[in-house]
Amino acid sequence: MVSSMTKMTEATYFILAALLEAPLHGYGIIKRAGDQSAGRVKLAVGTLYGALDRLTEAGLVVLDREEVVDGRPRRYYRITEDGVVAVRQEAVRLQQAARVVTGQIAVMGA
Amino acid sequence: MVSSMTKMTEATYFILAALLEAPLHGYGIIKRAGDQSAGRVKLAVGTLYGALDRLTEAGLVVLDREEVVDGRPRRYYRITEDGVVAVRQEAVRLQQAARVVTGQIAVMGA
DNA sequence: GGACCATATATCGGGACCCGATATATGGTC
DNA sequence: GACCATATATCGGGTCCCGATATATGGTCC
Repeated sequence: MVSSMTKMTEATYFILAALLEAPLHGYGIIKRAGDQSAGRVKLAVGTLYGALDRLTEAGLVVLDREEVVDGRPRRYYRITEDGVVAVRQEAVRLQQAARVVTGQIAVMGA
Repeated sequence: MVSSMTKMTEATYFILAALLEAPLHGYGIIKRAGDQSAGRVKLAVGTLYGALDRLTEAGLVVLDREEVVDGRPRRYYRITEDGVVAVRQEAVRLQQAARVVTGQIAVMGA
């Protein structure tokens, strides 16, 4: 159980974000990431499956269930509690990074 | 003259952000990036000089001037207009990415 | 019937990039 | 003299992205 990923890549972030609402299978994650980013994020399949393996190993996602639809297998992944925490922390980091350039710093945490 | 970098790395982003106010030399960039991010970003020297070379080649920064202080050379880098545009675009992207998780989507552009 | 595309998973290899280690040099502190 | 901050530069290992490729099904189009 890897507690904290110091650095999260963009692909990893959007994969976790795509899973926040409900478990999805690989192809569904790619499409949802594209939708959520207004088409800006296009996850390559090579990126996705490698990242899913790493996320599973890190305990941020787990294999939810497997289905077979029309002979094609569907493997659904689910985000874990650790994954939710991680993706929210990353969202805060992204927002703070954006503010460095945007100008409204107004740090209130510490 | 590389018009648009589709993808900007975090190190690149903080280097450009550090140069927004005034030209700085390498070591100054490292310190300023650390300050601006409240100590979260620690640029390694190997990262810095490689990134500066790439940014220079891309036309986002230029060598401003060279000074010699106490026998130690100081090489100041300056952000270009293209660099300013690029880092501001990236800030918007980061903010939008953060909002995917934060929840307040409210997309207004298109 | 055949071409093509969307869906769906998986692997491989090239390339980009981060980053610690290492090297070199100066001046101040202990 | 040892050590540290300043300052630049390079090299090599490792991580990760991503296009190409492979395999398989079912629908659309001609």
